[in-house]
Amino acid sequence: MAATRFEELQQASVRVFAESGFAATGIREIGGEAGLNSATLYHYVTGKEDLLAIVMRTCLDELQRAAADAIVSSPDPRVQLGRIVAVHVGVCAADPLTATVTDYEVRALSAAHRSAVVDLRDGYEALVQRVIARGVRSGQFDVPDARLARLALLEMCNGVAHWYRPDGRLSVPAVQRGLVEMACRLVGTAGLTRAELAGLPTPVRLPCEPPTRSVRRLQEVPA
Amino acid sequence: MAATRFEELQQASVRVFAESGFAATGIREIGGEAGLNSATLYHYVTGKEDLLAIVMRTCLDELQRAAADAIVSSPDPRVQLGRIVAVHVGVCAADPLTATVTDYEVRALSAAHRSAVVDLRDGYEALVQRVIARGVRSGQFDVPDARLARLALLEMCNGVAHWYRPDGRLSVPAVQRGLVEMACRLVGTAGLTRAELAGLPTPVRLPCEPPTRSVRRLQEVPA
Amino acid sequence: MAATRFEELQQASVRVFAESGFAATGIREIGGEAGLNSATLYHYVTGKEDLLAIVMRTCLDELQRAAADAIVSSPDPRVQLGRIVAVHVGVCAADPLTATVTDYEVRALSAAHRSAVVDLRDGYEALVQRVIARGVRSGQFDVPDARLARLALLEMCNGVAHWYRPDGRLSVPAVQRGLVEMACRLVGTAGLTRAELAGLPTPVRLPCEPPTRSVRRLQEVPA
Amino acid sequence: MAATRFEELQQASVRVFAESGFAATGIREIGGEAGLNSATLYHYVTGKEDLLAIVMRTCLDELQRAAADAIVSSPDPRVQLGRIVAVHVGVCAADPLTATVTDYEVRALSAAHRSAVVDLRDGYEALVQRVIARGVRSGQFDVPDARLARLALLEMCNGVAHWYRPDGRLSVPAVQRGLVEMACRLVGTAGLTRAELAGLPTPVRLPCEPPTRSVRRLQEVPA
DNA sequence: GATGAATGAGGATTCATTCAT
DNA sequence: GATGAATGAATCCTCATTCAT
Repeated sequence: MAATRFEELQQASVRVFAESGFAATGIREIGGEAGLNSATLYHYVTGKEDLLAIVMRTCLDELQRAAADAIVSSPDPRVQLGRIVAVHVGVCAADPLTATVTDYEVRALSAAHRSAVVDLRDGYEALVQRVIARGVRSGQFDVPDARLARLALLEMCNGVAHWYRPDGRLSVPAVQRGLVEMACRLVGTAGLTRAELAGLPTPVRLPCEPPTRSVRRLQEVPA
Repeated sequence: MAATRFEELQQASVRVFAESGFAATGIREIGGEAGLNSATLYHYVTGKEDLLAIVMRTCLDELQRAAADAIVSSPDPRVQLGRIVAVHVGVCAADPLTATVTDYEVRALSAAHRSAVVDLRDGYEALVQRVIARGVRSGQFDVPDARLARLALLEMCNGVAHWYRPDGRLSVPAVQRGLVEMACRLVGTAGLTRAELAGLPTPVRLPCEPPTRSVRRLQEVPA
Repeated sequence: MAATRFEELQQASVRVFAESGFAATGIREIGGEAGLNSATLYHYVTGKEDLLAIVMRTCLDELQRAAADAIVSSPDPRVQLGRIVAVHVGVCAADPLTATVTDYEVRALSAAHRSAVVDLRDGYEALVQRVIARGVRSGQFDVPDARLARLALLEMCNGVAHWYRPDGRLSVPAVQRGLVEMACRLVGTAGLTRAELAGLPTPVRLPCEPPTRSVRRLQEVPA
Repeated sequence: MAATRFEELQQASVRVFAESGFAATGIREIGGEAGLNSATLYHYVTGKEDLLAIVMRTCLDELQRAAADAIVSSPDPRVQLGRIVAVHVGVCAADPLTATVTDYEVRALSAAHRSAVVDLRDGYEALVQRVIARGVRSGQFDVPDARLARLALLEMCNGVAHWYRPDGRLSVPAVQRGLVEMACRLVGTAGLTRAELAGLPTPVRLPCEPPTRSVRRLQEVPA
């Protein structure tokens, strides 16, 4: 339950990368956030970029894995799309900082790491595209342009990571339900019933996602 | 018609900021892209951040101005929302690099510049929020959660800047129409007629938006 | 006559490399020795290794060029060997620090630079080997083992750089004459007459060789 | 017969120091070469420099001891010089890596260690100088300059360490005989007879000298 | 306007060494 | 004996910025 040193380091890096961006973040800030001397950091990781690559891989792997899992229960494109959206939003809401970093920092990766990450992301996008295409072919979906729909839909889902805060007004399930509904409207199909969404696992907090810092911390008394 | 030296500089900076991010971009790269020595650059601008601030101000001013203009012709929330989306998408599609930089690099600004930019952005978002609220009150819109709808809607619109390329498959008006339709579905209202969208000016290419580098360039014959 | 900034930098680097070795010398020490901020150094040179490569190239080029020049006047292996030794010793005595660095620091070069330098050095050694072989074939030289003779001879010549100091007991020509005589003895042939050594240019001080710092400096009064 | 752990460590350090130089070699590389964790190394030695000092002391002690032993059998300067050369070459050929490190890395030592090493080396050189001087005085030697002769002679002998490889073309005794002959020529005296060289012990491989890595290793069968 | 030269501050990373286990 | 973790100091190098020309 307690995070290992290595996980704490990942969480620290996600925190600072999400706040300031990869390029603007110094190795010393990462270390500081993790309570580690900047040199010690190199015992756990080969360099700054390694940290970023680990985080992005973790996030994209989870997204792909969870999405694949979510669509085995039904072949219906409407149900599949809704469940994919729920999963995607779940990851973005349960791991908003990780997802933000994953979304923003692809360009910071060196060629070698980048291509691996881009492949993962492209694979996921292709999956969504295929589901939409099947919905269109079956007549269940009604969209002006299938590609445009996919782009809009994914931006909407990714966007969750940019504004969702775990200690905010809405719970993760509430956001998931809201976005599933809107996604269905986007492609001109009926929203999912509670039963159709059933069985989706609660979105996991990834090991690299820093725990929400309780606001009360600020009220604690210093020495 | 030809861009001034100062505009070329802004365009160069937008190009490199969009590609590599503000923090990862050196002053020399900006200069190089603009055909200027890095020292010369300081004749036009007070520093690297100044360049960023100018770009962001230009973009947000245009967005707010154009959105305000777009809604004077009709008090109907449905029409207003559709026209705002058309304007927003227009800016993102006509100036994708500028809009991307504006969206991504707020955190790169120093406190002084940042608050000005954040105020502009918040003002715009509040405008959208009010239109949605009025549509809900009037019964024209049907949304599960008004704030959630605004967040999703704006992410969808902003997202256009991330993927739209002027030399791509879709024209700017096509993307505008597509997103207006999807936005209306999102808030559960009917799409706009051609007449209701009429009178919107063609989105301008901002002076800081670099011209699309024609692919034909590659085929031009060297000496 | 005055050394350019770039030459001063080379001289500074030769001075410190000769004293402490390439790996043990910091970029700041080089800069300090040249009266330059360590960052300024990068206006003249791409990096620390570049400085070393320039020095080594200069030295080996000069050695090869001067040796080739020295042997065109006579086809006699005895005369050729004597003149090569004179040239080699001349370079080592006129540029002792440069020659020392060139001799010691091959291993500090990266693969790319190293192979170029090794090729130059091997070419020179092959030239010497051929002259010896011709002397043996003609019966003028009498050596137990031709390769062994070359190795011993070249070590003896290179060694001059290790101990010769321009402000020492012996003049450059005196050292040249002494080593030519010993080299001839080594290969069992008669020493060269003054006429046979005539026409050799005075060894040049290479642009990278730092001028001898007058010993009197040490006696100057500090504050 | 098997080397102790401590000796293996010395050998490892000699191997890497000879290859990359003291300053360019990390403590971890030494450890790696010896199969030891870098921290474990500190159980055997007080630090990196200690390792270097031990090696140099070992080498210079052996050289001085063996040279002193070699000249007790005859007071004749010609015989003494020849036997000293044989001993010196023997050390350089039997322990080429150790001798190379000893020759190159004096400058890497801190003041305390350095003066001890320099004293040893100076003592040895003075011994050689005295023998030459006696040969000159007795009329057996004929040299243009006694100091120059010593310098050339010692460079030639030290040089053996730079090029001799135990698995090469020549045996240690062959190199010894060759260099003794050349040394005698250098000082203008007759070479030594077999009898005059008799009684010299076979040069020892010092405990710090790494064994030649058998080429056969490459042919060993993997699993 | 334009630029080559210059620099202090800071970048990521490696270093030899220590120490608790 | 042995080692993983830890660190302060130092490494080379790049940065945005200034200024004399």
